[in-house]
Amino acid sequence: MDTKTALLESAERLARQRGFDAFSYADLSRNVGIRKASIHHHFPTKADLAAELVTRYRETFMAELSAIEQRERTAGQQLAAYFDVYKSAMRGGAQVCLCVSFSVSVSSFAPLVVRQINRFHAESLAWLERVFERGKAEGSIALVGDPSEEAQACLAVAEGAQLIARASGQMSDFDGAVRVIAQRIR
Amino acid sequence: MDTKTALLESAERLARQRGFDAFSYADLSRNVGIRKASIHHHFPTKADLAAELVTRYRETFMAELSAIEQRERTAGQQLAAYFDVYKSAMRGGAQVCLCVSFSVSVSSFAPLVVRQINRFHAESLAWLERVFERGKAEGSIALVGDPSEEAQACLAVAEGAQLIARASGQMSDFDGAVRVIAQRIR
DNA sequence: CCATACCTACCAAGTAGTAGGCAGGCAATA
DNA sequence: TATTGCCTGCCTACTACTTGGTAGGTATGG
Repeated sequence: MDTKTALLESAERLARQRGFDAFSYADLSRNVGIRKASIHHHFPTKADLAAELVTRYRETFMAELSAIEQRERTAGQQLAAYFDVYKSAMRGGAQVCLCVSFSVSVSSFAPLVVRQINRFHAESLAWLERVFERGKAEGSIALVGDPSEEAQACLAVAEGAQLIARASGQMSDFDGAVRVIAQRIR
Repeated sequence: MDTKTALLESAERLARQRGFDAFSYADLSRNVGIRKASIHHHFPTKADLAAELVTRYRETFMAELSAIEQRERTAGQQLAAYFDVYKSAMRGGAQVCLCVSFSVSVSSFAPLVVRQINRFHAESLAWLERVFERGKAEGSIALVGDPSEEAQACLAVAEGAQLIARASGQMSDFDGAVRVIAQRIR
């Protein structure tokens, strides 16, 4: 892996574990094994790092959702896979979604970063809305009301469930919060 | 208001706006109008401040839920009031629940603080479970499945909805995420 | 030859926290 | 009543350390 990617990976893990304000270039330096000053060669300011982090995260995440859409047959299975993405990304309750972490400290970010977070939410909602629409049509998700509203609730549940599981460190809390929706998959 | 309370109020607002790691004793000093060093007289370390903050927050919040339980007649109206507490506490999308903010950076807190956060979640769940149980019995909330699972989903929705609304700065996003549940109130 | 990627050695500003002093209130005591 | 002494709450002045960031140099490979 090239150094820049290694820095991004390390920064993403730290941001998702502790929050963006709670890690420093010194931490990255230790993790990646280059001097602190050298990091500025790849990311001149920490704001630059934040921007690249959130953009990369959104792109990767949306690529995963696209892959799910092609891989899984029914909308119900797609929804189950959506929850699984978050679940495995949480590493057993040790971290949360980058956008969850960034949302809290949104006021310390540049507009560009905030826009990426909102775009993440918007694209997630659009994907989920499609899923609920198909799930309703084909019957692979039970009790579907308005797909748009279902999508909004589902995104909120997924993000909130992460917070609760992060606090307790127990993935069973994530499962518990998601169950009411997951049970509707046929 | 006495100085200690003023410090707690200011710290709570800053923590909920930016996160606990993103404000300093210097910020409190400016807001409250005493010297930075004097803050250590009230809170020897920032960890002490975190502990008092989260304890006070949990107690205040639970007192509000008790008040709702006594004030509102039906379980449905109690649930509506629950969402309203969060809504008005968000100050138009400028901040989130303290425990939402703290959950992200849980790894930088002492066990005592983490325990308070989990207790907040546990007590919220217990309260919500009672509400869904009564709502099911009296018919003031429609389509109630297992009250415990409903409660877990509802807490997750409330917390997740805050994150999304915080990122966009629009309270309509909170309303949108909560709607699927709120619509079930009869 | 020159760009890339790294280095050492800094810097100014900000971080939590400490040491020690001082003013005023309050309460026990002479 | 006057005096003593302690406690609370704040102050100035400081420390040790970390923060993001800069300046300028060097090695290496196309």
